[in-house]
Amino acid sequence: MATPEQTEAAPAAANSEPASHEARYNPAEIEARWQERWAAQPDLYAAEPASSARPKYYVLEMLPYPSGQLHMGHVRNYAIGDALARYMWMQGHNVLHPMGWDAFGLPAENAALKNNTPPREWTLANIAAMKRQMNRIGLSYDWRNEITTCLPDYYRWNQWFFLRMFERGLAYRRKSKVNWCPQCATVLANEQVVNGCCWRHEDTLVEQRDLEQWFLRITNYAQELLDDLSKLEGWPEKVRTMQRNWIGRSEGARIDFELEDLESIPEEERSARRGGTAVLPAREGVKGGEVKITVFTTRIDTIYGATSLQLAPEHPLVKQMTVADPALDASVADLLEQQRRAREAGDVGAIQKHGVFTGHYAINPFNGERLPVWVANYILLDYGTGAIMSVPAHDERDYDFAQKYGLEIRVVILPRRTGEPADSGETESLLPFTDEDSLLINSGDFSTVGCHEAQRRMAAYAEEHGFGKATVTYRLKDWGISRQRYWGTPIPMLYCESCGIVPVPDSDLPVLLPDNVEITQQGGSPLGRIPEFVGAACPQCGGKARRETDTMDTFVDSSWYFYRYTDARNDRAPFDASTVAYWFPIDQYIGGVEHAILHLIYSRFWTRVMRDLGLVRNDEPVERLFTQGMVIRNGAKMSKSKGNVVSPDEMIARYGADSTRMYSLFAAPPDRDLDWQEDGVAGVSRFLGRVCRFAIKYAGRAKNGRAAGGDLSPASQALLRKLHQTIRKITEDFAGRWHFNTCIAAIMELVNTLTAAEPAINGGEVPDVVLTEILRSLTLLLAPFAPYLAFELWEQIGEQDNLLRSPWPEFDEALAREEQIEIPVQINGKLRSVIRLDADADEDTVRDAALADPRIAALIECKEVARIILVPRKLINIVVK
RNA sequence: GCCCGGAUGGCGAAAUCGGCAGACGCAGCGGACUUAAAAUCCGCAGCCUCGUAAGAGGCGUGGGGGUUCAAGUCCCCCUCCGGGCACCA
Repeated sequence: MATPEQTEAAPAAANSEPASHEARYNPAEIEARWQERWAAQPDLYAAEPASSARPKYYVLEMLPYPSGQLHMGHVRNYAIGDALARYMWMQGHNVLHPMGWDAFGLPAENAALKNNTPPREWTLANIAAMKRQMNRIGLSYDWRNEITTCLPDYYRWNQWFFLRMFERGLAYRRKSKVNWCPQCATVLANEQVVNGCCWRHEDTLVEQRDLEQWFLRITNYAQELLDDLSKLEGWPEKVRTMQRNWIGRSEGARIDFELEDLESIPEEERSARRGGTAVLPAREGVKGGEVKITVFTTRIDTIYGATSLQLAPEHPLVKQMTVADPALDASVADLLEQQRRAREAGDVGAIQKHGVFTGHYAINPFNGERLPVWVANYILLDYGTGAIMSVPAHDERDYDFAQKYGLEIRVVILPRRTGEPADSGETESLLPFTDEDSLLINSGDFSTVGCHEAQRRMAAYAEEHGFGKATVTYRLKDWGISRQRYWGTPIPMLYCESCGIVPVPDSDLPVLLPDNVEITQQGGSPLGRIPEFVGAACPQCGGKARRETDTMDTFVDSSWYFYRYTDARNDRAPFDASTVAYWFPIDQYIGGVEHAILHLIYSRFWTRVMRDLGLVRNDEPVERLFTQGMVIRNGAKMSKSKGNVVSPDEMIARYGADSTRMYSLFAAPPDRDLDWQEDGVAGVSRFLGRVCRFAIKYAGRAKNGRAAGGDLSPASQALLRKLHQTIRKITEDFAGRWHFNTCIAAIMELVNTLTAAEPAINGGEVPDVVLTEILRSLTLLLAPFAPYLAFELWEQIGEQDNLLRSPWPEFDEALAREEQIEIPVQINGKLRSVIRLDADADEDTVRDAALADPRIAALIECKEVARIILVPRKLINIVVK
């Protein structure tokens, strides 16, 4: 059971006798003392200037939203980053390890509504509380460069960047369909829509609205963002794949289909035109009209198999058609209504395909055939051209649709087999057949050509004849950043009655976010209700102008914050270019995988914009990215609704910060999900207690300084061997796979070895110089994981220097080597005995020893030895018949 | 549907290059210390069978097959769990 008294009662006992070797490990007392001392040294974790002789290392954890409470996911994230930062300092690097606050955003407005606290006040109070928690955990942040994105000295640079983008045409305004979350009462970017719902309100369906919005032209960089993914070798493959899919490049072609000129259709054909299920043959005299439908396809090679065109319901041409045709108008309205209802029912994935024939036909430019034009709900307006050619035989979706409405299905490609196309009857069972390793049939001059070659030749043919072109399309859309909210960066734009859209001049920055805003639940931008804010003079003509009242998406703040960390108090520029050039790119970025596309793709975009503005030299912001696993409990992610939340404060009060953070590293490898078990924290705490008691017990003998050499007793050799094996293991892990769980296990093994050797240590078999090396190294090894205890022991064993700047112990390969090793002996692959030999024994010696082993000898007696497999230093396997 | 992870004792996990499966820790059991408890320390501990015992043998890394002297690890098929994408033409 919980024993809160333990932490209160214990300090007194420890204070009375702090150095007693029987003293109980008392984290509350040790940690309180060191916190006070660290607080008195504001430069303790300060990065050195670019002139530093040490090589630079920039380690960064994703900045938190200041909700007011750290959760275990934060603790884990920061424990990983902090261990690395401390290790890198000890490895002699100049480490930049900053922290800040992603402080704009909707929760502050919600809190304002609920508690009647102004967003600014609420946010700053939360920041103070969380900063206190971070310091309590003992994280090594350089607070001199702290940033708070909701303060003008930060967000003015958002505005400054926005103006630079506007000047270059990278920021633009247009009316468009946008995602609208009714809960947030604001617009969302595509990246913030999850399964048709809001990313913050999983049960709230996103609506489509037409609004004037500011966009950033991220699509200008689509190809570069895609190409450079292959260079990000320090990123998890998973994240790169997610970004690749998000950018969604596809190669294909645009083709124009002319709508048939109704005037030119001969009288006798009119009756055959109902239904729209059949393709009408090419016919002399039928002409294309003025109106064209442009489709995008990746499979131009199947164009002879097209049997209809399909338009998105929101396609502009559909509107033109419905104006003249009330019956069609009703059908399309019905289509949209069905769509809306299906989404409301929540089953977005299971929406059925529906469509309506428009009564029009369009001419296939390759063969003059006339294809019925339909409207279908499975066509997306904002991908490609919002229109497709439907090839039921060779596309799954078109096949479903054609089956449902009885449209023609025409086979125009067949598997490549003996070189000759197979019989078409045999292929029908394969439909829809989409394999591109195939040959064309029934495709005019292109018949018998392979698909890939046909794609090239047909696109070239289309371009030659002026009705099409090879094209690349991306799924990535421009980034809509306007939000109809109060708590964000004001967009620095003005609307002048005579000059139109006018940017705020740099000299007028920042456009301050006013404080006196009443937060209400009514829609529209809150800033629009403050006349003093809205009213302004036009900087160009001096006339009356109106301020933009939308604010920026908060992902703008986090797209470049890590640059500001290098020079956060700069009031003339977002940062100093040469300082950034020194620190960038970030050597190691650590955070949750949930930001794989949103934050991390925006950041890559922003860095390229800054590069093109001449502000930075790096193409990528982040060299290596690490995504840690979630903290779960009882098989589910910690959340209030599941009632399985463990508060860091409670853990720290009960077991101390060292135990809490060390457990978060010990319970699982950092990239895997971690199952929180409180008993495990208690176990780590017990272990730290053993370390503490052991070190303090022998601290007196460790004050004799350092020395080495001389003949070592077997006991000393054994202890040093274990020590150097541990140093090797942990050093290699920091450089490689970061399995801190096994690093901590290795330290536990070392301590187990040490306590088991106490009789030898006390019996004079281990000289003080050896004991000194052991205690020093043990403390250094512990420092990245349990800094409070490490600082305490460092002082107890008489060291004067700053532990964080003391060199990481070097491992000595000769000391780490085992002199004797155990070799398992197998017979037919089954373990039968183990022999002990000198580590450098040659093969014959090993073989002879194995065969001479009494157990082995007995087992192979009367049997024929067929083969002996000997793996040096590993194993010997005797194969008998 | 497609793409990634993952599945190992009662539990969290380890085994880094195909070579002693279960390191380290939790929970458990036995013992020491104590008037007693807490704390601490020592020992046992994958499962099954045989044996009073020391010990011996068998089975065992989600399931089935394969490669190999040897497979948690490699190959093929399947099940379950977690995550991402999902009418992207």
